[in-house]
Amino acid sequence: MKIGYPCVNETLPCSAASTFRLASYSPERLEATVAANLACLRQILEWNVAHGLLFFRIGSDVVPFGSHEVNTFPWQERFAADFEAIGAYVRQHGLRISFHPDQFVVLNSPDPAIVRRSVEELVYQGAMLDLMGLDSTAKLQIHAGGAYGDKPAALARWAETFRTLVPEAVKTRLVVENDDRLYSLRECLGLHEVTGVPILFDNFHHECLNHGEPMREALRLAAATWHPTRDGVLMMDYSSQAPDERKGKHTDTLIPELFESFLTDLDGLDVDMMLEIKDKEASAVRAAQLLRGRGLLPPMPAGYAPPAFEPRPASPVTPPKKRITKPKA
DNA sequence: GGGCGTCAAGCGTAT
DNA sequence: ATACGCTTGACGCCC
Repeated sequence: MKIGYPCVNETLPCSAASTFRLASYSPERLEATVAANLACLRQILEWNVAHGLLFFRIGSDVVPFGSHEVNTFPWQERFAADFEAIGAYVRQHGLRISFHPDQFVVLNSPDPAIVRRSVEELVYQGAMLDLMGLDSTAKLQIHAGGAYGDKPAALARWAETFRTLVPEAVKTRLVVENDDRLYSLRECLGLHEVTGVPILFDNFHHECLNHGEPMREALRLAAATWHPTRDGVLMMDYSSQAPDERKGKHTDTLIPELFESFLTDLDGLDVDMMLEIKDKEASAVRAAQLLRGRGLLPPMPAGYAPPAFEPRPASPVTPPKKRITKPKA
C-alpha cells in the first residue's frame, strides 16, 4: 500500500504549480516557470520519500498552458532530461504517480470542440508521464463528465470518444473516478465493461452517491477493474465529510476514527490511497503513521521522527470567506 | 507590501 | 437569471 496527497506540499517553501496569466505569456516566462516547477516537484518527491509517502498526484500546471495553442514552446525537448531525471527517481524509489486533469476535461460533451480540447489536455498530461519513462501504472484520472439530460446516451458518447478519439498512449493511462453527484460507481463499472477503462474508487463520493453497495463490496468491485500488471493496484481517493459543512465538502484534516473505520472495510485489500484532505501532507503523514502502527506499511528507518505540524484551530474564528458579488455596470 | 478581484477551459445545482 | 463549487491557489493590479 502507498499513501499520498495531491499536488501541493505546504511544508516546503516552493510550488510545483506556479503559473501566470494568459495575458502574461511569453516563451521566457514559460521556460522559467517550468524549470522552477520541475525543481520543486523533485523536492516534493524527495520530501515524500523521506516521510514514507510513496504516492503523489502532480498538478496540472507543471507546464502552464500545456495544451493551449498559445504555448508553442518546445517544452518536451527543452525539459526532456529534467523529466527523465524525475522519472528515474520515481522508479528508483517505487513511487506511484498520477494526474487529475480538472473539470474542463469532458470526454462526453456533445460539443466536439470541448472534446477536442479535452483530448489535447490528456495528451499533454500523458506526455509528461511518457517523458518520465513511467509505465502504464501511472494514471490520468478523470470523471465521466456531464449528463446532458440523458445519462445512457452520455455514457455511450464517452465510450465512443474513448474508442475513436483518444490516442493509444492516453488510453493505457486513463482511469475514471466515480463522482459524488452524477456518475456512481455502478455507472462507472458499466463504462469499464464497455471500454475496459479501470475505475478509480473514491470512498467519499461513494458515500454521497451509491446504490446501496456496502463500502467493503464497492472497494472490491472497483479493484477488479484494475489489471494487476498493466494497471497496478487499485488507486483510490480517500476523504470524509467536513463536520457541519455542506454535504460533499472534504474535511480539513484527517479524522482518525473514520479512517480506522474505513480500514475495517478495506479489510486487507491492497490499494494506493490519495488523501484528498485540505491539510495535505500533514494528514498523509498521520495516516501513514497509523498504518505503520497496524503493520500495513513497512516501518521507517531507525531514528525517523515525523514532522511536527501546527495543530489547526478546531473551528475558525473568522466567518467563511464569502465571494463578493460583482456590482453591475 | 498588503488587500482583493480575477484567472483558458464545463457542468449541474442552489438561490 | 445568476452564482457557486469543484483538487483552489496564486497572479497581478491597486492602493
